[in-house]
Amino acid sequence: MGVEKYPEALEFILHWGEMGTHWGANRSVAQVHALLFLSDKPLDAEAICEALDLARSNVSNALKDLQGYGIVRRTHVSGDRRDHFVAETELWDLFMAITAERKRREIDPTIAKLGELKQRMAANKDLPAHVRDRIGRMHEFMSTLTTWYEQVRGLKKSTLVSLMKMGAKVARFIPGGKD
Amino acid sequence: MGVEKYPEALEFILHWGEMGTHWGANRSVAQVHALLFLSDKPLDAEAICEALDLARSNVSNALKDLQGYGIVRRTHVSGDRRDHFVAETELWDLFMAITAERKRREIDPTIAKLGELKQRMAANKDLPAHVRDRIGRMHEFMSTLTTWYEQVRGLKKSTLVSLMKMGAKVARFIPGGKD
DNA sequence: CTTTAATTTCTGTAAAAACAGAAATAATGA
DNA sequence: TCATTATTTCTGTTTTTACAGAAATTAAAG
Repeated sequence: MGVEKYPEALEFILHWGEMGTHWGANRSVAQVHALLFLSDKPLDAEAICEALDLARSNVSNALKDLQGYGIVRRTHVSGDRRDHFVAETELWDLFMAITAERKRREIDPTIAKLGELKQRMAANKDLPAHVRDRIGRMHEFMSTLTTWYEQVRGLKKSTLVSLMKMGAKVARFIPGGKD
Repeated sequence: MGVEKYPEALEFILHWGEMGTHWGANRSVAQVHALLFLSDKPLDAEAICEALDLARSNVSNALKDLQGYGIVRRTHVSGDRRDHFVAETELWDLFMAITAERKRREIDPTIAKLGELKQRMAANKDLPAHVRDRIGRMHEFMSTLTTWYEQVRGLKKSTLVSLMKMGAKVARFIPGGKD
């Protein structure tokens, strides 16, 4: 029996599906993820179709998407020639994978474009200074943020967890940062 | 003359509009924001319509949206009875306003739902343990993250900037976190 | 190599979102 | 208060995205 038969599990799946549309995925992708996340065993595509009442092709695309995010992976079940799928259940890894992929899709292209515009603006003499300034500062700001992100992301999980637990207390280490 | 006449400014606006669709806004909203961001003077709705070739109603809704995010505000230009609008240009404040609003729209409802499910699952005895576990842990995880966010968000800007500049060096303050 | 099953890609349809224009409301000034 | 102008809300259309079903491809087993 699939987890989707339990009311709370189903409600989780449906909620996840709705929120998914606000998270840059579509309903089907998010529902498939939720189902796999709650399942304690690998599921094949056909089982997912039946559990969620989705077309086979739709599930196929959703699985491809989720694998693109790195939060679902194919696995093999012995004695079964079909592909099976499992979701990342370690929440920290899930979070890291999602942020990394969203940065790649949603931030990196903009930084690249702003860098390009900066180049071209340097040559264009009749461009108002404030336009050059604002685009330039936006580029710097986003670059700084992502540099910080890349650095922090490289820390080991236990360090990050400790930092999180400290919360605002990290400010103690900054001169004049005691608030 | 409006900034949208400069090729680099226009390209910025168009790019911002496209990316906006990946950032939870629609093209019009993001374009209006980009235009105001680059403008050095308040613009009225009609001027925005002409600059971006959008319908008046569309601009009206975009402005409402942007004010909802807290990144655009109405302002008054003396001798003109029309509303005028300006965008937040301080990038740090812009970033903070956007993250706060996205959290409110995209995270808080899910935490609330997970909390509710947790309650109900406690009573439901035939629910598989791993389902209860995973939903429960997801709730904890998201709560922990947002608590951390709320705390750090409360620090003053200068402290946050210092922390950002430190990057991975914050790990120095964590026992055994020197990587 | 051939047959069969599994998976993906393609194409048309359905659903959702964005948008324009019109109508209604609200605000300002005479 | 009335007339005028600005703004928002509503309604229908267009565009985009999601999705189902069919066709094509790929992979496995005999």
